[in-house]
Amino acid sequence: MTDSKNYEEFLHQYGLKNTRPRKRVLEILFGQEELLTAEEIYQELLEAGETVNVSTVYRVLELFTEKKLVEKTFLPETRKYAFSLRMPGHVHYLICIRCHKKVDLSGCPLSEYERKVAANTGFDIIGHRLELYGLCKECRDKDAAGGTEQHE
Amino acid sequence: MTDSKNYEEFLHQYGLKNTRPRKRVLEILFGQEELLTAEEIYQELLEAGETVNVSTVYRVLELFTEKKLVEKTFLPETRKYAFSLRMPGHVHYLICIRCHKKVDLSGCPLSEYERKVAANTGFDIIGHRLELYGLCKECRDKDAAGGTEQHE
DNA sequence: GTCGTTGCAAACGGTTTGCAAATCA
DNA sequence: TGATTTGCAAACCGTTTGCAACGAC
Repeated sequence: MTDSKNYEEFLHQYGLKNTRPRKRVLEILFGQEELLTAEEIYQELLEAGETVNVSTVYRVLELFTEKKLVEKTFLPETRKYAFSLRMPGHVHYLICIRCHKKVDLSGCPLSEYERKVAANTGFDIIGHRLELYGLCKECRDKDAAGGTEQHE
Repeated sequence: MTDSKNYEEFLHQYGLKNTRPRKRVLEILFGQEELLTAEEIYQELLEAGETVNVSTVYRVLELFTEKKLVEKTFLPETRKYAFSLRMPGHVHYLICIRCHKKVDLSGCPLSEYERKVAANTGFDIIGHRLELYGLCKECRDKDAAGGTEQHE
């Protein structure tokens, strides 16, 4: 899954031409579990020695988003968009407020709720957005270590 | 609730000085059920004959947000922030994608879900954000009228 | 060869900021 | 009067766009 050929196939499956910037952006998204902003992706490309333009990165990400290949998420704290590969079933996230790690949650408790709300309000519900915020285990442990001066 | 004196009391209760811009912004927020962007609030002020500056509107809204007097919501479609009076219990919204009307939903289906997720992931869940998107009855009716060429 | 894609640089637009003048308590 | 708040204009910054050159197929 990590060699260039597979990214080409991947792009092809989504009806997209194989270009150098697209493969590289895809490569970064595959290698990263967390949300990445356009700027971060651009920086990683530069560090990898790529000569690519910011606007190209934005255009590629926009294209990927349109084709449902990636998901675009707004991060309120920094007022930026972040991107991540869109895997089937990844609809709900748990986001650590400290390290921004994103955890996928399978299963959705809202379908029944949506039905109820639709009935009560007369709305056609066409979608929802659910984010849970919290501290992941690692960050919580660091907190505990620092706060109470436990060993290390 | 509509005369100037009450806005002054309101501001005072939140520990804020009474200034003309603040009272006027508050007045607009009280008179509007829907989400308003900073720009929209600014425009309403101009139309009402106020001589106020955009940056003042932003500063007032930021202050109100800090003091939990209003709630700041990001509208993904237009990439703008919108504001509304923060009333106790208004935690979940139903938002019409067409006219941006906001409907408050009482009751939250997520507490139990949060507990389950916390147990499964090891996160401390400290909050969530839930938005349902859809078409309100009015907009849906307009759609139907336009789309199928019904009377009118 | 043709059309889509990229690089470049400039624009865009919502929001923020520095500073001096005005205003509130 | 002394601390805050406002107006103004300019900056900011993430993102978008027009256009000419480039590259995929």
